[in-house]
Amino acid sequence: MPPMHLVPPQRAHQRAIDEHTVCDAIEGIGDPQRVRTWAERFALLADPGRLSLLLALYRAGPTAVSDLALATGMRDTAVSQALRLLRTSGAVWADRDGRVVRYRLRDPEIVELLKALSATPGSASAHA
Amino acid sequence: MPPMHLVPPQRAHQRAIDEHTVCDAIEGIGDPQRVRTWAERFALLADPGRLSLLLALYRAGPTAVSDLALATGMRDTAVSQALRLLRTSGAVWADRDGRVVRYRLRDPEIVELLKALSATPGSASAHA
DNA sequence: AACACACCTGCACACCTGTGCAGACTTGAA
DNA sequence: TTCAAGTCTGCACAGGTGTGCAGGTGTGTT
Repeated sequence: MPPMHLVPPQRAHQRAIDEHTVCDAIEGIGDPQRVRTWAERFALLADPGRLSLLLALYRAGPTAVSDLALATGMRDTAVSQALRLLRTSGAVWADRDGRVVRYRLRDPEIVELLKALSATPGSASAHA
Repeated sequence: MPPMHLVPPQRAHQRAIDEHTVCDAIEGIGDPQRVRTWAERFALLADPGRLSLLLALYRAGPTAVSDLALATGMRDTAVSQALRLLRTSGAVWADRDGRVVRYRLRDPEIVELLKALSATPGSASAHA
């Protein structure tokens, strides 16, 4: 049986314009911790550089830092910096192979987002 | 016939570690303008406050500012500020009804994202 | 050994962003 | 008109973020 989602006591003294709507809204928000987790995920995709890197990894699989810099046009230090953030956030994995480090996607939820995004008009999704 | 996605001339002098991977990566990135558009969309969802508001609107439909403040626990000025950003970004619509302003979702792409997010474990999606 | 390559880190800078406060505006009621 | 409710705006502050530069680490080559 689902919870009632009443207004928390500490702000129950405020009057609602539409009590039913407020209840639905609270249900829609759900667990605040989950909201924070997703907000952090979205924040990772909110930078054009990082989003380009993730799209590149989604399409090309494990890729070296220099190749990512070459594909995106970013400087290698910027790529490295972005990948460090993505790595500590759990979005990507790093595999060392000699003096080359190849990165690949890790978070399945992010993969799903990239998949949906790649199915969007404007993406170059067809193979030659 | 899809484009070749060769490395742009201005950085063609750099040698690639894996030429084929670089080519795939460039294909995966696609149109840079589209990447920027999506990054901006994700940026809107990257704040817990804004994400809560959008989830609330997705679930409850058109909702007044005060009710959103009540449901999220945010101050009304913070809600207003967030909604102003969402409005100028094209994510939500504002309908005036007397002295009440009801907001509702506008961008279909964002609606799709919220739909996918709501189908995720941890969300309170069942009706009583 | 010395060297070149691929990658990483620390630091400083400019920039952006979310927040609260105080106040103003619009609307409806008395 | 006077008042209150609902919402909006401007301002200033603290904190976070992306970027470039200079230099460092580790690895393979000669």
